[in-house]
Amino acid sequence: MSPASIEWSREEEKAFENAIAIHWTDDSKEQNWSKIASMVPNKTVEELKQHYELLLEDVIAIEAGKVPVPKYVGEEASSSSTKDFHGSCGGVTSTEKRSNCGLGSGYSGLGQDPNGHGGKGGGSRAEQERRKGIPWTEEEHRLFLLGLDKFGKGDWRSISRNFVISRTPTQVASHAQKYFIRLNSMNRDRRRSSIHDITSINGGDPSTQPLPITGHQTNAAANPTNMAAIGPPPIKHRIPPPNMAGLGMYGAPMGHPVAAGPSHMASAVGTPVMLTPGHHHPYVVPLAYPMAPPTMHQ
DNA sequence: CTCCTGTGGCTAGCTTAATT
DNA sequence: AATTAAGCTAGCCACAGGAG
Repeated sequence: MSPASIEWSREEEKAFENAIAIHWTDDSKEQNWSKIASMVPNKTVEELKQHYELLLEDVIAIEAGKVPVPKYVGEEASSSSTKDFHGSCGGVTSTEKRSNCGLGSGYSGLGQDPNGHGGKGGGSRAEQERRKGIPWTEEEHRLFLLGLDKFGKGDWRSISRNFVISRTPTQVASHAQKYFIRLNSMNRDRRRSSIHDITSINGGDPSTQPLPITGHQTNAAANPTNMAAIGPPPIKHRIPPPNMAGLGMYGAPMGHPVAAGPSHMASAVGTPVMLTPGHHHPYVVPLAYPMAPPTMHQ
């Protein structure tokens, strides 16, 4: 991203997102920025504004297609070349590694029988891969969040068509299902990292925000299939991320509906809010990122 | 004491059936 | 037809226990 983002810790990002969720209004006034700043330790109003601008740029870049999107087609993703379109697996969280580096490309080469009910004669290699599924990348997840913001919960078809074009509506719906389940269980202890921990398109900048994940790898070195786990530093696993208890990092207690946020900024995530039909306010805004202009990919 | 292996928990992604 | 809910399979990881 940009140099400024490096100075932001994960905690600060979350605090910022929470503050935005609470204090942001359509016409962001100076007093609102002051309130937001009061909730983000070690950050000035100017820094917050600057950070906001950076986020805005990110979203615009994504919307404009500057962020590469995988070219594999839906579930037929043809094995090896499908993942790692970010180009590098270094310096990312283990979750991302699993998504983009480890499993993504690894699936095609395992040569196992993933069917479970098919046996060896069950199907072709391609079919096995199809059944196996392609892990969602962070980029896809962020696009999903963008689409969720724009179309709201339920319109998986539009999200699939306009945002996560590499996934079918069914896949998007399935992903969303797991996503919300995860959000609703955020207050539990013993959480392992997941791609679903990313609740905003900026929240997972791998270069600046290593997730407090399990990175420990007792078996990784010995297990060829665990190559992806070798990378990250051995952070003790099952350490609950900060701000997780009860309230969580999402600005509101899980399961508590939150009114749809301002049109441009986040209110909360993980607390689905039912919108009136035809209302395209972000029902659940994936945390603090600005609403992108209505540009479509296709 | 160190290393290796087995086991259980957790998560991701998918399919299918049920529902709207 | 689209969405949701339930269930299944597979992979990753940490931990416990045994072998050296």
